[in-house]
Amino acid sequence: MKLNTKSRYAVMALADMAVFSTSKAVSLRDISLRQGISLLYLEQIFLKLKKNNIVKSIRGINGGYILSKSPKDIKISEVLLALDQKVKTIGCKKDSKKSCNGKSSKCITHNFWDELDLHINSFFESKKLSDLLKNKESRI
Amino acid sequence: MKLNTKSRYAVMALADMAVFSTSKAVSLRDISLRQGISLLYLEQIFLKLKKNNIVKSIRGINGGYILSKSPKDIKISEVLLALDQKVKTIGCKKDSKKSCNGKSSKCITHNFWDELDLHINSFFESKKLSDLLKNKESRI
DNA sequence: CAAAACTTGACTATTTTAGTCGGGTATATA
DNA sequence: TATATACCCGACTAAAATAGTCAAGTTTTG
Ligand code: FES
Ligand code: FES
Repeated sequence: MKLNTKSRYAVMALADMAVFSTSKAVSLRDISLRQGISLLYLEQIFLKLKKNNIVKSIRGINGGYILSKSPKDIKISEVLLALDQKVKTIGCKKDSKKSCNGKSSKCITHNFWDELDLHINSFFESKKLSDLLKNKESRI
Repeated sequence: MKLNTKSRYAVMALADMAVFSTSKAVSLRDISLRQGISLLYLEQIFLKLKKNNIVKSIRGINGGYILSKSPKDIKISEVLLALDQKVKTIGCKKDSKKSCNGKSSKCITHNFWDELDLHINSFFESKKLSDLLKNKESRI
């Protein structure tokens, strides 16, 4: 029951950007150094973030990435979606008629996992990148 | 972001038992047939459920397993715990001083994952085996 | 005693994960 | 205009986790 490292690093890198600079481009090299994430891995991650319009890139010397939107408008769910990190605790294919064990009707636990997925997804929907920045004290 | 099949099958098998018989022993063979789960795999799963006192075994012919408690007293969190399925979306070791990226202090996202873990675990804490049995209609 | 059913540890093929590598392209600035 | 910096992108791979299987039992009832 884990998120993959790509998703975790994506969130971490975006949080780093939000803390460090919302206006100037931030280079992956800097993020890599500050957060201790492999530069090569970050490149892979940011490619997806860019495709999903969460960041914009600026090429060339002094280039880097900037957030496409304000941190308070970036939902964590968007970020996870960009990394293909689906929350799918359910065993069966969502659309298919087949159940998770090959039978023809939905299994006895199907609705439960569905409910769980909803519960988790609503958490990610409700959280914004900006929520990560305010620390303990700001949470009432 | 998935549970492993062992956990899913464990919940499914227990739900099957709860539906089918709360008094008489249910053989794994029957569960296997009804739910379409490999018998050999079920054996492995029930060993753990037994060790964690969620089911009791009755050996010999006509033997099988019975639930140790009433379905409304079996929390899903117990079941997952029995299968070593921890909800740990966090990257670092919970107790260690090291952060997920090898730095000495907690990373910028640590509290967020912590909150997520709590959110998911409280779901599993709140749900009982009996909750799986009542279908759609019973949920207001 | 024989068959049904639980007990247990070890073993393995497959899949997923967590990256790395190589070879680009664009652009600011000296 | 050379060059260094930084993004771009697909392909590749070692290692770990997963999902099961297998073998060889033991216990109990009919
Ligand atoms: S989880 Fe959908 S049929 Fe079992
Ligand atoms: S998740 Fe705990 S330090 Fe990063």
